[in-house]
Amino acid sequence: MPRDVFSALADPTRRQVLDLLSRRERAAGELGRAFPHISQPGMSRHLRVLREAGLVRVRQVRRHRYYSLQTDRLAEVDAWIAKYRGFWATELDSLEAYLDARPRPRKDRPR
Amino acid sequence: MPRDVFSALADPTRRQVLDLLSRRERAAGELGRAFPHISQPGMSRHLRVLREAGLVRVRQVRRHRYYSLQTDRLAEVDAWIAKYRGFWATELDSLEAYLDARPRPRKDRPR
DNA sequence: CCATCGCATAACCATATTGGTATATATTGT
DNA sequence: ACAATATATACCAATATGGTTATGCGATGG
Repeated sequence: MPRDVFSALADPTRRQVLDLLSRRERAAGELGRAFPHISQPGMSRHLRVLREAGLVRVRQVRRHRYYSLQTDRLAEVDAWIAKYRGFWATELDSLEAYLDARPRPRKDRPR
Repeated sequence: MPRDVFSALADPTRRQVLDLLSRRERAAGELGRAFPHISQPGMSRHLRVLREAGLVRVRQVRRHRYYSLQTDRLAEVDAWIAKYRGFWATELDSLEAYLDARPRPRKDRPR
């Protein structure tokens, strides 16, 4: 079933897995060995979450399952963040000037 | 205590709150009324998570607590995603060509 | 002062998530 | 056919999360 991409990224281990995959594809066991404090089934389930979120693909070759990055969904996250990029790009960290420059939408009445 | 920014972003309601704040600062109650299906304490706790993640600031004016965006941490998330931006930017969605151009990691022997 | 507003916290509950051990399944080597 | 390899699933305990109601508390208005 489809998973929320943001939730999938909420786990630091899963983000690190994606970091590894960003360099090259890797077999499940190879990924598991990169995180010695996590058991094999533990890693397998992290990979499942990433699969269900559409963040990775699997390709079976002989006995191995090679995971690789699927970037479409990451692009969605990037699109979400893009809305905010202007804030720090323009050094407008205090926000105040930006807000004051707007036409004051008048948000007093609830609906 | 410090919160993980990615976990804070994992909740859709909290992302919508940030979307609202990206336009202008808002009082807590104003934010609450924007989500009629969530109780006042519910929203208050979402705001706490956002505070602890450093994603918002609060400014108290008379009886109201005005929340506004704090973009530093979002910039961190953006920096993380930036590493992947090249993937979809270069139309290399299938990844295969990219991987095949590499020297075959030969991952048969465990260690 | 006292009531009320605006919001946070506390206490509680249901569900989700994460991690572990044990086990299943599929593929390959002998 | 059998053992070994590679990975996934089942099951369970511990904790985290998100929501609700009840309550606390500072600030304000009468």
